[in-house]
Amino acid sequence: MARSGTGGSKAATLNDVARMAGVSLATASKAINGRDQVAPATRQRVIEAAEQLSFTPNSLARSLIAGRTGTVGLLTSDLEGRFVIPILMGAEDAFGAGQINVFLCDARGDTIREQHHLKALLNRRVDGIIVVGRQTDPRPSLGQGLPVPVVYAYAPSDDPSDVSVTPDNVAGGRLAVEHLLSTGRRRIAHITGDPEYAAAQDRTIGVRAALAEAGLDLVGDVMMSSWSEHWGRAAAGMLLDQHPDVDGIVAGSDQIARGVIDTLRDLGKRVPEDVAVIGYDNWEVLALNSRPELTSIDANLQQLGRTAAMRIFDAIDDGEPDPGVHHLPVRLVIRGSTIERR
Amino acid sequence: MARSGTGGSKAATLNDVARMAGVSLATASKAINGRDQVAPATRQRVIEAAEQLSFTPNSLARSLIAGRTGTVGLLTSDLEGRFVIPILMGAEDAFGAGQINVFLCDARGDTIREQHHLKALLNRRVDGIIVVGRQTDPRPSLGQGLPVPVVYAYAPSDDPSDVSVTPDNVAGGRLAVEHLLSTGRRRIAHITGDPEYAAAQDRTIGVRAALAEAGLDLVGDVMMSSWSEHWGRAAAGMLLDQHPDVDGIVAGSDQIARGVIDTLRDLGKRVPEDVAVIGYDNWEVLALNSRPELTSIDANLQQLGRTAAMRIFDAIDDGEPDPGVHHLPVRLVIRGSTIERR
DNA sequence: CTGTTAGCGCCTTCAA
DNA sequence: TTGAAGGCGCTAACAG
Repeated sequence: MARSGTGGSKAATLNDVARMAGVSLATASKAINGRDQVAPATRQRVIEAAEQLSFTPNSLARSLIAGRTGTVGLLTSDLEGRFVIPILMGAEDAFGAGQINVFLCDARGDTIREQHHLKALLNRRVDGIIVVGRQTDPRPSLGQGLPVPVVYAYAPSDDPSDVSVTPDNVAGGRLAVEHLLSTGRRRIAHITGDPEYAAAQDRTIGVRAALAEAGLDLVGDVMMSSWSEHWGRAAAGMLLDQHPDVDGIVAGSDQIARGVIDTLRDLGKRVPEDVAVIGYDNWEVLALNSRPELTSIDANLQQLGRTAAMRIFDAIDDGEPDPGVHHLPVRLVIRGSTIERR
Repeated sequence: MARSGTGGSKAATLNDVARMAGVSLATASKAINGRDQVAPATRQRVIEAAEQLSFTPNSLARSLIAGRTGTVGLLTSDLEGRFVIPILMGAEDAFGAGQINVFLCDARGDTIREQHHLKALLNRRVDGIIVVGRQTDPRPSLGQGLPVPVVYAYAPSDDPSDVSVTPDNVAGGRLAVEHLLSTGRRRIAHITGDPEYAAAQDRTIGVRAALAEAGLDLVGDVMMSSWSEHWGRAAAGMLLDQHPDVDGIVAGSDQIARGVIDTLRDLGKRVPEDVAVIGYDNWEVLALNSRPELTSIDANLQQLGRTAAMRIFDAIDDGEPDPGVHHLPVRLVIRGSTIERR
């Protein structure tokens, strides 16, 4: 009786199928793989035998011959970070469509473990590797000598001869300000997260640039501290204290935006009538449950994952790397925190 | 010049190493794998040659011989769901420690795609499969005939002869009530999510049981609707309207709890002095940014992932399935929403 | 159309 | 202590 787990007899091999169908190994192979040098009747017999034995071709053997495994490694530094998940999804999706399977490796921010995983991936002869970082700050390159193409996603490599894809945070900052301007705001402030993050710096650059182009200045200084709701609340309090006439706030993250909105309500300011607030990340759990719902910048991370996958595809086939850091477009998602409901 | 991507000459094979070291293939193999029938000097020479050529043993060839690949499949129905991620992390971690690599497959809730991925995993000769669902409701079994052990995590299989691990939601409900009771609350209400979810039902059972044991009744009916902050706000409004004397609320999720707390503040109720609120999931982004921070039930999902991995390990080695649904313990995390800060 | 032969890269007897 | 030979499961030339 075939118990589930370690079920009795081993998996059927092509040899078994051939014998059962009364043909040679080679013929069975051709029949199964749809080669056209085989009589219809024979093919039919082989296929039936295969079904009978519930034959499954052994990918290992195939890969050994082909020199390609149809697998790629997804090397992440931190699965916990919520930015890597959509990227993973996008990549897995793109590869899945191309009959490629994905090895998931989480280095947990540890270089040793990363090296260890890298080695394992190479032993397994993956056809390519995507390295997904948790921040947009550049990270150390895995090096140039690797036998397979590598693409860095989200966190670009610090070596310009590597291929990297990362969201365009400067454009995101611009987009946020341009949107606020388009709703008639003129006294705009910027509250954002940890200044150690490139994301904070880049978005700020975009914010400043867009304001400058409109001939405006930021209201107060950029307020930078942490990516939390707590900071959003505190900063908004200080801001309104010093500049009660502010009419638009660009928050560096949706969490900060939530905090900002909380404080504004506490202070009796209406959003968006008195002050418009725009977040960043379009993290739906936060954005959709906010009162009012949060306008935000979406970094298209799933798309970014797909793009990384495509670049690996190309590198595997053509071998045309196109090195450098590629900044991918971001997207404005408009909700009630910047535009009044009618 | 060895360009990064599809770098020049192919990877070195054991044959190359043997030739360079001036020994036979067999001897090289023994030397590299630490077999003891080889002279120290010879071994040294082989190892040096291997390093020179940066030789990497081809896992495919090894697996072909060994009949085990040292890989497992992680078949998830929905990567987006935030519950699968910690489970993934736990499993990946446990396997990583055992030199096993993980194939990640996201079926996106589609049965066809799931079958497709399953087939691919079997072709690749994974040694085992973990199926991770996004809800705790039972899901269809993959079937009994599979040639490798399967463990279902979070969403148990509907076939009791399969092995499943899932959090103990009934115990979670109990735990929440017992905690509120221990802080002196007696008029306890329960606001939870979608009644279609087993999670909502099971937690409610636990809540009722714990109250009954204390000789108490729930204040009002269980309020079930959706897992959102919006619902938490609305429900709390209705509840306080009908039962202004309530002094403890068990929320079915942290999101609901956040909504509840929001409304309580709007109504001028102090948390936890007037009303204690406990959430569920211990989703830190929400729990830690709440005012006050949220007491919650943590389902130990990472541990659950590890457990699933362990069971696969065991099944691969021993072949002792121990079928049935195993309910894993949950954990209370106490914060400011149920206990006053001193 | 079908079968025979030679590997893919590696490990493991078994002789020498 | 070393090497030659067989085979893991499959495919891709070749002959028949």
